[in-house]
Amino acid sequence: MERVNFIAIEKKWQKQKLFTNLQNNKGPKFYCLEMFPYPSGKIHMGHVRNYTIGDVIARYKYLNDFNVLHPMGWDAFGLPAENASRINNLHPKDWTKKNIDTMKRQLKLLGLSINWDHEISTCDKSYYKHQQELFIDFYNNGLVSRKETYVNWDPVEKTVLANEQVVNGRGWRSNAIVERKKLSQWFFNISKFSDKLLDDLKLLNGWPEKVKLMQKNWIGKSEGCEINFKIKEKDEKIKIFTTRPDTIFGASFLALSVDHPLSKRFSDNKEFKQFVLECNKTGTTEEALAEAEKIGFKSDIEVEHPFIKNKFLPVYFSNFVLMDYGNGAIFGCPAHDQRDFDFAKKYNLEIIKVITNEENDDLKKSYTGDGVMTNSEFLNGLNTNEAKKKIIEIIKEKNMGISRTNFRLKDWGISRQRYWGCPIPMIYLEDGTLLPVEKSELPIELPEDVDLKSQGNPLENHPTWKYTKHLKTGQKAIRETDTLDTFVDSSWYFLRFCSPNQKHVAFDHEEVNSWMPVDQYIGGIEHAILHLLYSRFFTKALKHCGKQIKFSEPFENLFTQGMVCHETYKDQNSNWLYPEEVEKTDKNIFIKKTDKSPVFVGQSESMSKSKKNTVDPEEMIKMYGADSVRWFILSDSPPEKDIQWSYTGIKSANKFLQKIWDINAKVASIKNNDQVNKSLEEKFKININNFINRIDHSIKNFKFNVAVALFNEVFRLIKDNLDKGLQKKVLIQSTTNIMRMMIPFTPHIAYECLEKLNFKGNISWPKIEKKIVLNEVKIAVQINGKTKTIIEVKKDMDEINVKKHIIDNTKFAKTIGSNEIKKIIFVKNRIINFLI
RNA sequence: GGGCAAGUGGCGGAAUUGGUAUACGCGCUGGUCUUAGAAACCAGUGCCGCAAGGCUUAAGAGUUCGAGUCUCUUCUUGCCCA
Repeated sequence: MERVNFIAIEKKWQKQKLFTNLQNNKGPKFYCLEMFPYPSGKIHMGHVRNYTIGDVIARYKYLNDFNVLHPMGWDAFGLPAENASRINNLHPKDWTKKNIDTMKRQLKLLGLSINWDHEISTCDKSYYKHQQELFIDFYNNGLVSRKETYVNWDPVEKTVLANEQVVNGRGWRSNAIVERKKLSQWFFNISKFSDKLLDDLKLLNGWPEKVKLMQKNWIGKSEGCEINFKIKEKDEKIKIFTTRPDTIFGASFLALSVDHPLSKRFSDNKEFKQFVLECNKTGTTEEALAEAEKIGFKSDIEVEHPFIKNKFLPVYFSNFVLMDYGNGAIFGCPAHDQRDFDFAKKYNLEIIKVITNEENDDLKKSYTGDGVMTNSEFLNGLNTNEAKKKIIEIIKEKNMGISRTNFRLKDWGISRQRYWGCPIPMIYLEDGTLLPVEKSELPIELPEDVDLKSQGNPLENHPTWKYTKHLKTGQKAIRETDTLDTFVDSSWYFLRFCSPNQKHVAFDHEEVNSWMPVDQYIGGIEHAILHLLYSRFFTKALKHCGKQIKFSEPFENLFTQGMVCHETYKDQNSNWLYPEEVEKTDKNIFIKKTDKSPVFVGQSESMSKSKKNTVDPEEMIKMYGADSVRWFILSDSPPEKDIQWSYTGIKSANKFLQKIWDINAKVASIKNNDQVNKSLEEKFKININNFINRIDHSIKNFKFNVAVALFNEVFRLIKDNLDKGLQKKVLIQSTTNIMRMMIPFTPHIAYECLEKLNFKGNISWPKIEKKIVLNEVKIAVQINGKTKTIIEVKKDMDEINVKKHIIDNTKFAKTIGSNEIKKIIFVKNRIINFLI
């Protein structure tokens, strides 16, 4: 038996055009896109899974005569490059370039059908030049603003942290307690599109419901109203926003954000100042706000209750109301909101129940559900929804406020005080005027000589970079030293892929309109909200700026794949160990290879460098070949679920490929048969046809693990029929058909096998014929719905004949005994059910 | 606390959508070949039972001739939002 030389076969086929370009310029277009990687060093198994799934789709479509665009690029800006540069003394640019080279080489080893002519890298000035242009377009069209907001401030690093860089309220690197700090930041006005982003989710029929729901919750549309509360004995009003106007009769206080305009009155108050400092210690995330203790500062202001004469409510400043939600002011109804309840308990405020229900008779916590109104004068007896409608009507009628929609979605903060990102193309003149740079000056390039070792913003600290002149007037000016959030880079890369070498514009309209939208987008569920929402926003924003694009959603179909998991190992000193540092004894106990000490086996978790539970794809390719790795990663679990890396699994994948190689060789060298077994041959042909049908169906539905199981079965069928007297041409044709279907999964060995079978002509997908029912079918015989036996009868036999056939079956007659048959339920070619 | 998923052998998981539950793979057991091991190949493998047979899709009820699949209740796990 010949051992397959996987490496040689893979090398040979990776030189072919089929491994770098699936564009045939004839059939209907198909844009297959996987989320592009961050060049962190080497590829990991998560990449292998993502890109293998994409490759199956791309090749499947290509073999079905589609004109397939399957590009790849690099999400190459970002903080890790700066961190690595500090450790290795390597410039972020060089570090990134090195990683890209490595990962590109590794991706090629996998035999992916990527068209590298379309490669882009977001850190190339040829890419970010256009991004700066788009920024200016957005700016000129009112989609960019500069606002003061709170940021997570690391007092040790003296820098702004992203939410995910705050771990348990501390800076991820410095471990210092993160503070809230007000800074002027750049924003994209994504909230202008809140309604559109919500409504257009309806268009996304090819997206998982789960992802759409997550986006819907994130946008968080809530209907409510504004109510004006008159300040006691003054002609001033405080405007609040609420989604629960129905609970107005349960109001017992007003809570204002410390940034509310009214706070200025207390700017000289020492206690208030102390209180503001206290509030700023709380982080800015919703979670942090929810978990923080609710604290308040009681002002000397009181307001009139709008519907109850001579009732006055105290006004507090508090830490759980934010200026950017509603109007930075709410009314508190402790009986029906948990935060208000906590607050009322702490400050001994009135708790008035206005919705009846059994659960909160004792008022131990708030009740936030629906119910029937009580203690609410003219609202009494109405249910929550009716009460809401009625109170809003009355508020409008009496000019006390207006109905209003509020969104949870906030504008997108895009400023980063970092070096390794796209510079924001804005300048400040000496008189403070803010201007975009002239497009002719683009790109605004990053300086190469930069000090990354000091604290603070590297561009700000650069001795000369920020000093410039206004092109038109020659006035002195200072550059913006913030760079763009890397999510901006990934919000339009799929457009750039359509015309990656365009020098003058970000993208060629014709190319973009012919390839977009992406027909199949594939990536991790972790991007369900931000990246996908930002990309959707960009598409709409570009249209808003007058770009001639004909689609309003970028991704027609979305598939989110699961993670690759592996057990975790720790030694006696609680240090993480790599799988290759661990071995299993004959007694199935895990020990450390070096000193044979015991190893603690932890849960299987998503592969991550920090827990060392990783497997290096390149090592696996070297040992088993790329096809084996691809085959395993597709085989064990459905692609949307997590998969366990398994060493026995990869071995069995390798064994399977060796097996089909042997079967293929036998088919190729088979001698023609004089005595043909016609009936067996007919049955074989029908079976093969049905496998082709089912495999095609599985691939279409992303059930690659099922397709793998079917391939296992169908090759066994071929093997079992090698010496049964079938015609050579039938065996060759069947094997050829099945082998063509292997191409998307294991392209190298599949093409090699086809070559060995002397398969010439256009390699395309086999024709899908309807499933054919064999001449002999197995039907289940049931008594009272329980299956008793299975019989084989001629196809399409009718009820009477099936019954007759069964009566001849002694075993059955015995089972049925002397009971009377009351009724027979018969489904042709499937079941017969006797009711006795 | 709210919302959404999902619970099938020792394990990963199938079930063409209400019609033969446990496909396929791993593991395990036995065998062949080897001085031995590894590899490879062959056979067996849901549970109880010597067998006939009975029981099984988290638990319980319901609809149906027939339920892993549909409905309700409960429990458990995961994800998202708080």
